[in-house]
Amino acid sequence: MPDHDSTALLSRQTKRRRVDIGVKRTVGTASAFFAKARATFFSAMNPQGSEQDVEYSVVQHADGEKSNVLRKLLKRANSYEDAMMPFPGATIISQLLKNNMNKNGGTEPSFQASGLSSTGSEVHQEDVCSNSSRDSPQECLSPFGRPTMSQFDVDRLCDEHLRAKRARVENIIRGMSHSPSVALRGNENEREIAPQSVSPRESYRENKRKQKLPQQQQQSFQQLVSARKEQKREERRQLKQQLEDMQKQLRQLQEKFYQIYDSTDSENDEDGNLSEDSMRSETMDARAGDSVGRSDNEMCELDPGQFIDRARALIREQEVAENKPKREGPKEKEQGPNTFHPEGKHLAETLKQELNTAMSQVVDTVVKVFSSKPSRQLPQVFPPLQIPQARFAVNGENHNFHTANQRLQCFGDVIIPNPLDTFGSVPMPGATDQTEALPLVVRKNSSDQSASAPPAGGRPPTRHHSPPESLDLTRETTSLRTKMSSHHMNHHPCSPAHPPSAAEGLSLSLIKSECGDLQDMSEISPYSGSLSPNHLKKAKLMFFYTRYPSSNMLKTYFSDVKFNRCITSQLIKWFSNFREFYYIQMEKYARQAINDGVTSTEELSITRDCELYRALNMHYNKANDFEVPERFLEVAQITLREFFNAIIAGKDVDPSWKKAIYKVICKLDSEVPEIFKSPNCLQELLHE
DNA sequence: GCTACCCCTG
DNA sequence: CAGGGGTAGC
Repeated sequence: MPDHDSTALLSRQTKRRRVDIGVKRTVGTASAFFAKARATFFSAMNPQGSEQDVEYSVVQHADGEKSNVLRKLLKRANSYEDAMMPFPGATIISQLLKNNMNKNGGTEPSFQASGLSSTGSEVHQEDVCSNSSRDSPQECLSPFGRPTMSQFDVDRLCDEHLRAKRARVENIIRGMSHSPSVALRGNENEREIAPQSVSPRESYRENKRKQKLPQQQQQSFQQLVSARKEQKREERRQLKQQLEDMQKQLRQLQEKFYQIYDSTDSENDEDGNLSEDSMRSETMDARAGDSVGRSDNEMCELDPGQFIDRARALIREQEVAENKPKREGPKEKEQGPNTFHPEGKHLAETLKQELNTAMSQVVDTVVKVFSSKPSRQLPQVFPPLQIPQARFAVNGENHNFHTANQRLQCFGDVIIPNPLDTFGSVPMPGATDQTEALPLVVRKNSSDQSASAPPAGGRPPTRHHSPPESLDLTRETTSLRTKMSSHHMNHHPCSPAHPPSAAEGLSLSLIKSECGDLQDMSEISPYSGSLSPNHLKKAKLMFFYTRYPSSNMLKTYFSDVKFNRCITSQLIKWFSNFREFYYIQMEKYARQAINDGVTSTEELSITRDCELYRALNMHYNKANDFEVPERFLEVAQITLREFFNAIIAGKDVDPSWKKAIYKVICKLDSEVPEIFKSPNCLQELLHE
């Protein structure tokens, strides 16, 4: 029995292990029946494997089904041994014993057969079976079959042989008519509580059988019936006692509940009644479900110890269930504002206060966290506010914009001084501009911001008080833009490996440019690794000698520049742009000559007076402070004639018709004077 | 795949 | 003049 009690509390896996242990432990004490059943079980589970293997597999891998089967067998064996133990759930035990005995067959092999075949009452038997169960005759046996097998009954039956057996059968039948019919009415929980309702037909049959019984059998039958009734009464009494105890507990809890909340209104009474009613019904359900209403299979699953544990667990569940609604009741009532009790109101107020306090704390915490990182968070939260100033400074076009673009002036005036006010009262002049420039500022690192911050962080409007010379900078603006673009090309996209130095370089160039130090770029040069406007000018002058400079040549002639991929690309791009303009002009004048009626290339010549030359000179030598080499005039004339001939020949229909011209022109590059190799070549050249 | 170049747009 | 897309050669 202790084994069974503990087994009910163990987990499934533990059960498996215990099952295995139980197998070995109970082998010695089990009856031959169990040994046989065990062998049968194992052979059924694994017909090919040895017994040891099967046991191992059961322990290690047996699923719930296997363990259940094994457990059933064990329980049956043990319950068979413990069958005579007085026990409140005797009906369950009886049923288990009935099943064991019936399925065991060999225990009392002649029980059924003799009882049915020798009495000549097959008709009655079959009739009963047909009414109680459609299953095998064994199923017709009453759950009370086992208690009838007390020593007294057995002795009597042994003496009276056939008639006694008949009496037992009749007793079983009788018992079935009084006890809940497991086979047919397993789920009718009310049956145990409500008075037994016997159908007229059954009652008639019963009476009919009673009349047929001999007096002796009537006597023994009456004894058995009375014993059965006594047992049933005891069972019912105990269940009733349980119910009363639980109701008592419920009342106590209800009293406590009302004491706490001083409930006086009827609504709460209704709640209490409801919960009590529900509890009562649940109690009944639990009781009926455990003792009566369980299905046959479930009953077979439960051994006596498990049954007790199950009942206790259900009682505990009931207790929990009846406690729950009471504790949750007031909380639910708080949701209805008009149904507050004084204490409920107080509780509600307290809860509200607590919620407010908690919310306040949360808000404070969030604000605290937010304000504790102003340097990091605020710039990211309000990035657009620094866009205008940064954009102007970085692009170097702030002067022009400040004089020409009133909208951007508004940005400088309004937004920059107090960024936080922007979100308050100051209207936004152009939100689109802000969002457009936003990525530029966000991408900048702290050093960039510090570089651009001085004009912005302080008082941007002071730039409208800048010296006049800084406002009108047509030439300087171009130079500055070139310088900026040089920095941009050099540092921003092309030097990701050195962001700090890039930022420093950019900052330095910005400061220099804003100081108006633009006249003497040669003093600023070399720009340690960057291209200056003078570099651009120098490149333009070099174009007069070479249209297709190699990268090595560029490195040679721009020795003051720290070359990298970006510098090289930028220089190449410069010359590409030079050529582009050059060829455009050539094509343009070639077509113009054709339109003017020129028929021969002989008529095409380039002099320093011609329009084409002026255009080219204006583009590459705007200041006209450099004497264009004569060779460039020759090459330009050759190029113009190439275009003229190609267009005359109609080669311009080919999309790549210019490639042939490029091929020719690229061979006409001449040597660039050595003086261009000097970093100060511009000074030397322009001073001449 | 990288590079240079052309072509186009802004 | 810068920048981007497309393309061809290496």
